[in-house]
Amino acid sequence: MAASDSHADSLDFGILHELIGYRLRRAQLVFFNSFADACNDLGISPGLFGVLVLVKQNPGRTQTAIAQAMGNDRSAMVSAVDRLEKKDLVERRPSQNDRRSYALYLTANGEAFYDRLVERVLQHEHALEGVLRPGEKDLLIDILSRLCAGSAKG
Amino acid sequence: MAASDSHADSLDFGILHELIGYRLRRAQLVFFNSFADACNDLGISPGLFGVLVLVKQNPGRTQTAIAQAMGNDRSAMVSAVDRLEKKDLVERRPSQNDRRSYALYLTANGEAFYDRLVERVLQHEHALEGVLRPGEKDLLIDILSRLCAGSAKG
DNA sequence: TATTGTTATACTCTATAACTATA
DNA sequence: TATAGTTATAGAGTATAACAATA
Repeated sequence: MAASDSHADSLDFGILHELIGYRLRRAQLVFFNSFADACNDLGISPGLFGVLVLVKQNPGRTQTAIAQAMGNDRSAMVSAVDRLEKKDLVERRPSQNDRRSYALYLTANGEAFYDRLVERVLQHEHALEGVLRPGEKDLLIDILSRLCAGSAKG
Repeated sequence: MAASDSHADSLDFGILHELIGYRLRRAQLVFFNSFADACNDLGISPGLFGVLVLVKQNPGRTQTAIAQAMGNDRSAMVSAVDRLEKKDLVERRPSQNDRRSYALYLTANGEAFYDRLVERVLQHEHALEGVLRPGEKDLLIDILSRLCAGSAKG
């Protein structure tokens, strides 16, 4: 390759590198791809993992409640729960009070799977924490949570 | 609403709230939606903004070079540049050395538009920085850039 | 042989609107 | 009337594979 190749050297990112939005996007993409590498064989995406955790921690809630907690539309929950049901991880039980809705629970298989999955996710998380200095993780999470809370979304 | 409504109280997020990956995803979503609110009338998404900045800072580069800098496949650049060309912001000029490729430049209109756009984006950025304490922005960007650099992607 | 731009294609994620059965 | 789950649909965003022109 000659030095005159227009794609050989790195580009000037200008303002991009000083924008939180851009840095967030890149970092989130890194985490997303890394999560996929870590959990693809289990068939679990970050979104499905979120559903599993919320159902595990809040058994008996409706699809709509889970969707709201995740910040998604309830229509997006249908295929998510479908997939988790097909994998025998989550179960739709008829709600007792309200015959319109389902109560979501982990299956017995889902409970066991959950432990293995969390272990895998924590491994993945720790691997990426390697570049952080002591105390920076808590600070990072604190900052990110403030950025989320600061949005006038409701 | 009765206190027994299963969707009335907030859910337990368990491990999610301590996972950098989850916090990144939520924060990035907040920024994305906020960016859209700020720039929708200009017809510019975060992705298109990235292309504009890179072309502005690196005039004459090829689509492939821009795509690589953004971490995207070059096929994704086609419709992006198409849209920017339709808006008279970016121009494909035949490359002098290599007749396979185009050299990308901002149009005269694109240059003027760019200044207005950057002003808007900085406004949006400053609004979201409101929840940060002095020095936290630089630290946040430093941490995020380390998280990106730490990924074995190449 | 390898690369650029392109097209076709597909897959994920997500949102909206409308339907049904309930409430 | 309003709500829960569902369906159909559509729009981004992104990726792969293959092609023509060119290197």
